[in-house]
Amino acid sequence: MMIAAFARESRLSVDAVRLYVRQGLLHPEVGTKGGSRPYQIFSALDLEKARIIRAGQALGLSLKEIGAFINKRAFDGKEGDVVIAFLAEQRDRLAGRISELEKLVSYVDAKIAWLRNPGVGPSPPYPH
Amino acid sequence: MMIAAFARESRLSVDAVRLYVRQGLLHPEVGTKGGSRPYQIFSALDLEKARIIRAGQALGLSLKEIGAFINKRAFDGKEGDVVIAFLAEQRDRLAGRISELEKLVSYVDAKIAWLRNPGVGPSPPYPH
DNA sequence: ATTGACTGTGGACCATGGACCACAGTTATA
DNA sequence: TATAACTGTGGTCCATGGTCCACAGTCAAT
Repeated sequence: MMIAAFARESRLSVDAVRLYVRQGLLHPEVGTKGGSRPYQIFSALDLEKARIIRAGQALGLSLKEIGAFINKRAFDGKEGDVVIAFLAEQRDRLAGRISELEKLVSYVDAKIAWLRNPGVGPSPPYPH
Repeated sequence: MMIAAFARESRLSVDAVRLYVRQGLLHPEVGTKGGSRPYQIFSALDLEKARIIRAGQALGLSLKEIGAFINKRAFDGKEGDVVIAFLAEQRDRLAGRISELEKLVSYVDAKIAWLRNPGVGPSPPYPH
């Protein structure tokens, strides 16, 4: 599919897609159409990568980091060990973030409880 | 405490602290020292806010959003209902993020398992 | 053949979240 | 009193992650 369709399906802007291509996060094929400036052809695999990109962003990774992740290419199953180690590391980072967020949720919950039950005890401290 | 001590204790840079003050995330008192450009005096409450700021950033909130959060001021316990609603909303956003991240962890785990057990079945799809 | 939609390239521009710098006033210490 | 260290202000600069625009080539439908 060409860039407009790809952007629509991945819910990215055409400009963003082009940026990702320039940054090496996506590697569309060079199609036959377009003459001197051949059109880029995106695949279903690129759609999956787009999902990864958005997930990574929600996670606070930079495009560079996401590119590193994507280009380790757990997608084709080659060079297993390196990829596995890399993924395991990312997994642990995610798990760490989750526990941070859970602390924050507990904090907000405590704050809410404290507000609902006026003036009982001190304002709950944010977990150090 | 003055800005350098505050920066040290909150593990922020002096520049970052000044930025947060300009953006309205921190509201140090105007001290008596400093003459025509009075020095800012930071409190223990500001230290707590600094922790909130860093948590919010790790979470991907913008300074503006963090400022809105901080300035709803669940900290002093005034205007309960509005604050509670606001906090509850933030709490839900956090919970949503957590579940996103959990999906991502599952995905990575599945990917790892798939890589370890070579070629068994298709590469796990990223959860739509 | 013309028109309109799509494409790539290149560049300008933007907001965010800072770092860094010069300058001048202030303070503390010696 | 001189000096170093700290302070605020105002400004520039930077990377990141885009948007937007003009331009020209290409394609598809009429």
